[in-house]
Amino acid sequence: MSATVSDALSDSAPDLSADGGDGERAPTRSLSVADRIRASILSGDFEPGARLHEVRLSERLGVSRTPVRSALQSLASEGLLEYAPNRGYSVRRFLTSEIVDAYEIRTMLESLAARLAAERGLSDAERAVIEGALADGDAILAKEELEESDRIGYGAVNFAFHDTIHAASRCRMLGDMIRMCQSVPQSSHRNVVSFEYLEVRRRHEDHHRIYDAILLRDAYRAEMLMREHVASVKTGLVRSISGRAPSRRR
Amino acid sequence: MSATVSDALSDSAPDLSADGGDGERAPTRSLSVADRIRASILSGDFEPGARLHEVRLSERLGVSRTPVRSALQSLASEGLLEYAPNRGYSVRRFLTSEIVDAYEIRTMLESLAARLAAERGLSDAERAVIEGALADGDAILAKEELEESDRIGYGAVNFAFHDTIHAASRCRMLGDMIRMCQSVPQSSHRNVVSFEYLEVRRRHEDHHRIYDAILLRDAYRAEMLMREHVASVKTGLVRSISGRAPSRRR
DNA sequence: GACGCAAAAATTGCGTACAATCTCCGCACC
DNA sequence: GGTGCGGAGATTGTACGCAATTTTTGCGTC
Repeated sequence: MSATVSDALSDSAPDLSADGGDGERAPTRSLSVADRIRASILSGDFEPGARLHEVRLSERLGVSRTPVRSALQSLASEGLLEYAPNRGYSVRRFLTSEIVDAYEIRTMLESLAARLAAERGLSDAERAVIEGALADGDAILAKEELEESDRIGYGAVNFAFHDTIHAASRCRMLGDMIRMCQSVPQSSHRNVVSFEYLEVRRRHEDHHRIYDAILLRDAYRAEMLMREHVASVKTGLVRSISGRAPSRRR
Repeated sequence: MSATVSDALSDSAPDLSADGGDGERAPTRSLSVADRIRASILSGDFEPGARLHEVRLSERLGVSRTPVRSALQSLASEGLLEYAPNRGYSVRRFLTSEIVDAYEIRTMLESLAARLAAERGLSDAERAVIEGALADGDAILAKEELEESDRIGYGAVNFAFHDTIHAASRCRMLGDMIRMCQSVPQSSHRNVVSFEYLEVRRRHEDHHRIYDAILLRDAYRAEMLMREHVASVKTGLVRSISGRAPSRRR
């Protein structure tokens, strides 16, 4: 299931020119290549710090160096790669401190998004999406235990909730920046964020309250609730990191 | 004085290959071209919405399309240009609402930077830079009137102060994002920010207090002072915009 | 055996030609 | 007269070859 991504970069000469199965196809090779390399990096196909050679990538992806270079530049500006002139691109290493810092930034940005959403109000469609997400979350949490499918389901609910608030902030730059924070590999273990029942339940209650505050146009409360909401996720992350690896150095 | 930038894009076939005067030279043409196009955009050589043709730019800059394409892609990821597949790049139009929103975001990010700087402490060098900036500001404000040279001087002081705090936050992503907020053309009138004596004096007093809070490691106070500091600049901007042009629409 | 230096190999930067796509204009047709 | 269609021109996307730079390799010397 998750192998499709890796296969793209395997040695089995993938044919990119043919519309490979997926109905959606990127308008240009550069964008398509960027998507595929991004997916490979996020799924951990490359070691952090590994250099990405243009020719090798272009051979594996079955395109020339030009779109590969373009894609690498895009990924570098997204923060996934490092670039050094005349030395090329390498997979960025994320210190755990950088991962935590990204949550710190995201806390500020998401709380601003919530405040702006409260100030500017929600469209009918946005209200519908959020209410749907809240209802779905309620349903998942109705039984008092979470299975694997529930965690995937709640992940989608969580995404819909936050993403809609970003949209409701009516501020493109804000959404872009939050996306950058999220593209930071959330620690080497993917999504360490706890999925314990009580934690998820508490976070879902936060969602309800945040939505209430936004509906009531209570900008200050929406901001503070969202700030605490994201900050608590950060705290959980820090706890789980320092729990497994006592890397308490600076 | 400010013509050097525009000249780079004039018709007088500039020679880029020769090391033209400036001691500093970018390591690659792509980076150098990006700098020159960025400067041209920020100095208003292109209308907002104007399309940037690759061949024309490459002819004017005396390089091939390859580094131009690379530079355009960089500038698009910085948020200065819009990109549409198969349609190229155009100068991004900034609504006044987007300019105000950029200040809103910057308020959150700078206040976070101040908090982190307070939590993590300043290096000796950083303390020296900030104390120098504060002393220089005191000197400029000693006489109770501001001339043109003073405004330029205070601009440098202001930059040094904020930039050092960004560095002291020990968080690269934060600095990058703040830079993005600042690269938004600050309304079509460049730097509308008031330079009235009393306003500058007040802002300089803010700097003193923020530095005190950081020295005392009072993270909460540093954050709140910085938040109010940047927010007040935003307010001044909004006032000056709505003062000249009553564009109170949505 | 360690270090410095030069030549060779590998890799990225850039220029250019060609292909794919979009835009615009003219013309037939409704 | 308005609309849809088709082709020429313009513009961007891609491939490929060569130049410039970096990295590696090998040798000679200390």
